[in-house]
Amino acid sequence: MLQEALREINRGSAEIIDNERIEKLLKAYFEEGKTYTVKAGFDPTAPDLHLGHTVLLQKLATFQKYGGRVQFLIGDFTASIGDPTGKNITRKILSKEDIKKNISSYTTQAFKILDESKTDIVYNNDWLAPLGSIGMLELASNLTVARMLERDDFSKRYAAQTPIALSEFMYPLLQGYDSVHLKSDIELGGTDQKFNLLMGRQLQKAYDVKKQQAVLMMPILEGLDGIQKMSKSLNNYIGVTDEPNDMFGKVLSISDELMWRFYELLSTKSLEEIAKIKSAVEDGSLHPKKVKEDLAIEITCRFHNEELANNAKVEFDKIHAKSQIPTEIDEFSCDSEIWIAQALVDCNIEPSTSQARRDIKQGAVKIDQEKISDIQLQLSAGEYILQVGKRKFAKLKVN
RNA sequence: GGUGGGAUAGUCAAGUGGCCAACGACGGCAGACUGUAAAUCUGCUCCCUAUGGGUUCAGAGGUUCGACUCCUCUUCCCACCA
Repeated sequence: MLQEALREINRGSAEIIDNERIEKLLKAYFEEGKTYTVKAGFDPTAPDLHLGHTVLLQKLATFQKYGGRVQFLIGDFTASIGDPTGKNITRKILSKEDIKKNISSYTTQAFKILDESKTDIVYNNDWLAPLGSIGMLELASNLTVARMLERDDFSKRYAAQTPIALSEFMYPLLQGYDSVHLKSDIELGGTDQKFNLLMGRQLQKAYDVKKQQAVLMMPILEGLDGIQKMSKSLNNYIGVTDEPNDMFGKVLSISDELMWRFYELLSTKSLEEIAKIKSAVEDGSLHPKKVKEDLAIEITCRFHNEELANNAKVEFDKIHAKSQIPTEIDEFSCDSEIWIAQALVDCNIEPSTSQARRDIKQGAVKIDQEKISDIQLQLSAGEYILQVGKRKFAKLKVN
């Protein structure tokens, strides 16, 4: 039982620091029913969770299964100083209401995975704000500049001559102090967080908390391209609030190679099961497309439901395998005869008439499933299904 | 505070008076192909009813028939020195 739990906790993890402590905590749970705390921090600036975030959430849920109480930390204080990523972007300070709104959408998304009854939502503004400037300076005395510059992303940015704000140096300290205040037993984070996570251990020691948190790091999930990390700004993400059809399609679009990574980090199938599937694909008895479809359905199911997931599959086949039009299309109407390029822009499937012209020339535009080539075409009264490429559709009614 | 270097399209990055709507790379879009929105190959990639017109190279002025390119000031970034 204990071994099984430990194996499940280890699954997919990139690195664990102080594994013995985790074993001890679990043993105490299995033998005496003792619970412990698992901390993970979230930034309230990005309200849309994607699958990259859920890797961590799923790991937290695993701990909840085995006696862990999750400290779901909202970094509302740290967000207000956060890390300004390069360039001259002045960071906008989030208003209280914005943060609140973000958080509530955040948590409703997170509780699709986490057990709400075993989760404490905490805000670091509650203890960081009262810290004051003296407390802040005291905190800062725990770290030298040299050590800070050792940190990979700082040294890289320094070398690349991108600016680093002084306040960014405070970020790991504050995050570490959160662990001091919360007396966390374990902290979870991505591998990119290593420095900050270790800071928690160091500060817990410095502030004499009597324990040092164990650290479990999850790998960063690759995005749809399979190379860069999944992130919203790179637009290679699958959002947990994505429409079922999109979600299904996006999963199906990943490479066969990446699919196994997704299985390991996102599927709830056991490792044995996955190994079995993998060997079946290798010996040719199972088609990779089928395996990917199953994954797409599992994931779509998790964030929507079975019916919607199955519909998404049917819909996908309809559009791509049989190249038919989707069941639901956005409808638009206009009052008089309209030029085709303008119509495409008005229906939001082309960004400009210039782009529309180019696409028409390339044979990418279809009306009622028929390719068109006349740039000057006028649409007279009637109903049309407009299509650009394989994925952009609109229905237009001309009166 | 001083000295020097820099700011070019979504990103990186060429371009040192007309050949510049601006090389190239990445990204993005499309076409062909495919089990796929993958991979690969090909084309496109500022806007405008367009063999033409308009607006761009941090910002404001100036020199010039003509400026991304030269001059002045401003803003921001980087390095070295203090």
